[in-house]
Amino acid sequence: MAKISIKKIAELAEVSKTAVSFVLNGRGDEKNISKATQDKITAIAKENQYQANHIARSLSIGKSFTIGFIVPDISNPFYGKIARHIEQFAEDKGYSVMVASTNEDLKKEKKIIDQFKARQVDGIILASSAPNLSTLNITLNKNLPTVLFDRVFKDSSQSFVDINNEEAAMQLTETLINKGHSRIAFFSTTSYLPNISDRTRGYKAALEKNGITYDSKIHFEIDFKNKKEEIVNAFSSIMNTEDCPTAILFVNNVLASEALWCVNTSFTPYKDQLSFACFDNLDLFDYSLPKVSSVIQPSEEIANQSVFMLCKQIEDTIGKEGIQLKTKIINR
Amino acid sequence: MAKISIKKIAELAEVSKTAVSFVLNGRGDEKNISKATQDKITAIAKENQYQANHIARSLSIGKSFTIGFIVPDISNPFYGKIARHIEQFAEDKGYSVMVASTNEDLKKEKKIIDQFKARQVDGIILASSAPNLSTLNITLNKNLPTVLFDRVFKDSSQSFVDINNEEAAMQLTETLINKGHSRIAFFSTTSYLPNISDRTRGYKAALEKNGITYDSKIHFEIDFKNKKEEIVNAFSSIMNTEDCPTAILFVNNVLASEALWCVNTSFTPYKDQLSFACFDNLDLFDYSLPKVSSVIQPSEEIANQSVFMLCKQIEDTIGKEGIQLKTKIINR
DNA sequence: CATCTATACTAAATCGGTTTAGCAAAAGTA
DNA sequence: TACTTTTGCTAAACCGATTTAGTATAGATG
Repeated sequence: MAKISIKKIAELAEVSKTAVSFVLNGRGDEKNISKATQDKITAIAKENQYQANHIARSLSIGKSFTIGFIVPDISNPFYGKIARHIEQFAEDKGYSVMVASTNEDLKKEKKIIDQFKARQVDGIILASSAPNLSTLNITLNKNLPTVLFDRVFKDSSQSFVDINNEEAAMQLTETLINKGHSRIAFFSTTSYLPNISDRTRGYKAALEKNGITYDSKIHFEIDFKNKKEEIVNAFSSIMNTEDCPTAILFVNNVLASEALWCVNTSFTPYKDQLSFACFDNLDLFDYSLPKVSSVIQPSEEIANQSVFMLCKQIEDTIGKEGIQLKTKIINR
Repeated sequence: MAKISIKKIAELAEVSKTAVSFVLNGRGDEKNISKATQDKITAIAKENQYQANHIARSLSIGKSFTIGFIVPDISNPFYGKIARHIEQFAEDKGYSVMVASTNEDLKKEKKIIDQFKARQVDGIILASSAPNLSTLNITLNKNLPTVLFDRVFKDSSQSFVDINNEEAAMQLTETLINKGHSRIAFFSTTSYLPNISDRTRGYKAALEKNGITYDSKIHFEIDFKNKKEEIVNAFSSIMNTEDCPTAILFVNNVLASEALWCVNTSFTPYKDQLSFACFDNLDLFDYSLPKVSSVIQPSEEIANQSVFMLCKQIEDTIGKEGIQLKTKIINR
C-alpha cells in the first residue's frame, strides 16, 4: 500500500540503492550486477508494486519529460484536435502534456509560460496571442525550447509549424469569386496576429488578381472581446446597403460560427443569399446555412511536426527550424 | 540567464539557504528575519529573475499541485469545454492539469492512470471507459484521489459528478413523442457504460409511460470501433421497412453526428423525414438537418464541482461525495 | 547580576531518485 | 607467483527545494 521507494527495496534486498537503481533501469547487466541479485531486486519490486517517483527522477536528471501545450482556447475543436494528436505523439516519445488556454490574453499567456517553466516543462508548443514579434519575445522564455504553430512569426528565432496563410486565403477567396461573387466582405480581427495579416494580404491579392477593388467599407475588424455585438453591427451596416455583399470571408472559425448564429437568428432573410468562407474547419459547416467553405489545416501533421521539432530541440539542442504544411480547401 | 537556485542566492546574500527559503515564501517576518536581510534576499532574487523549481518543491513537500484530466477524447467538444473550465478552476487553486485521451480503451486508461500516478499527480478527474464497477476498481489506483464524471458508478467508493441520465433520457424521448413520433429507434453502444444503461432505461421508461411498446428490432447497439459501417447497416435495415421509424434517439453526440453525416450523404431522402435527439450538445445541431434536439450538460458546473471535490479530497482527505447536476434539454 | 525571552539566524536532514568514483574479490594472464 | 582485468558491488555527492531543531547574541525582567 504505502508507496515503496528504491531505498526500501535496497533494505529489503540487502543491497545498495545504487544496485537497485541500476537494475530497475535495466542497466543491471551493463553494470555487472549478478543474475541472482537482479532477480532478487526485481522480485521485491514487483511484489511491492514499485513505481518510480517520476518527480524525484526529474529533479535528479534535470528533465521532466513534460511538455506544455498552450492555445487560446482548448475547447475550440481546431485546437482540440491538435491537442489530441500532440498528446499521442508526445506519449510515444515518453512525454506527458500539460495544457492551458490563454483566452487570447497575452498577460495570461505569459503567466502560463512562466508557470510551466517553473514546473520545469522541457518545452512548449504554443499558439501565441502576441500581436508582434517584440511582444512575443518578451512573452517567451528564452532558453525554453519552443515550437510556434497557428500564429507564427517566421522571423522569430523560434521553430515553427505553419501553413501558407496568404496563399490559402487567396485560394479561399477565389472559390468565392469562382462562384460568381464579386462583392466579398471580409471579417478579420482587431488584434493583428501574423496569420491574420497574411490572410488579409491573401484576400486582397485575390481581389486584385480578379480585378475587384478592395473596399475598406466591407472590411470589418472585430474586437474579440465584443464579437457578438460587433458582428451584429457589421451586419446591420452592410445588409441594407445598395451594394450589399453576396459573400463573406472570415478570418477564423470563431467569427464564422458567430456570424452563422447571427444570420440564423437575426438576419434570417440573408441565410440563402450569402456565401461564407473561413479558416479552420468546423464540423457544423457541413450542415449550416449558409454553408461555409473552409481551409482545413492538417491537424495530425501539425501535431506530429510540432512534437518532432520540439523533441529535437530538447534532445539535441538543435537551432531554429520551420516548416510549412499543405492545407486543403473544402468547397461547400 | 542560467537558472538560479536558492543555494546561489544564499551564497550571494551571504546567508543560509534556510533564510532564503523563508523569505521567498513570505515567511520572513514570521521567522524573524530582519528587514535588511529580507530586502537583500528579495533584491537578489528579483535581480536574477529567480523562479522556484516546482519539481524540487514537489519532491520536498510531497505534493505536485498537478491534477490529471482523463477522458475518451479531448477533441470531442463536450470534453473540450469541460477541460477548458477544469483548467481555469484548477489554476485558481494553484493546480496545473495534465490531459490524456483514452480512446475508449481500458488498457490505455489504466496505463495513463499509472503514468499520472508515477508523475505524482495529486488526483485525477476521470470519464472512465470501464464497463462495470469491478473493472473500474482494477483500473483505478487506490489511494489516488479521484472524481468520476460523465461515466459514473454511483456505488463505487469514488466521488462523482453526475447528471440524472435516466430522467434526462426520458425527457428527451418525450420531446420526440410530443412531436408526434411513436416509432422511435434507439442507437446505443455495445459497451455498456453506466450512463448508457441509465439512458437506455430512460428511453424505455418514456416509451412505456406513453403506451409505446419497446421494439428491440429498432434498438441498435453500435460497436464504436466500427461505428461508420454499423450505422450504415442499421440505416439500411430500418429505412426500407414497413414501420420505418420517424425519429431516432442517440445515446451520445458521436453516434448522432456520425448518423447525421450518414443521412446527409447516403440516405438523403430521409433528411426531412426524421427527427433526431441525443445526449451532449454540439454546435452543429443548430444547423443540421435533421435538426437534433439534445441534452446539454452544464460543463462549467461539472468542471467546478469536479475540481472542488477533488481538492477537498486532496487537502482534507475527505471521503466519497456525489452530486447530481441539472441538465437542460434543447428542443430543436 | 543572573536569568529569561525575543531576535536573527543556520546546520543538517529529508524527499526519492541518478551517477561518479572506487573498492574488494575472483578470474585471467605473463 | 605477481600483476592485470573483470566481476560485483557500494559510498557518497547531487538535483533544489522544505523544515526541524537548534545556536548565539541582544534586550528585558526580577
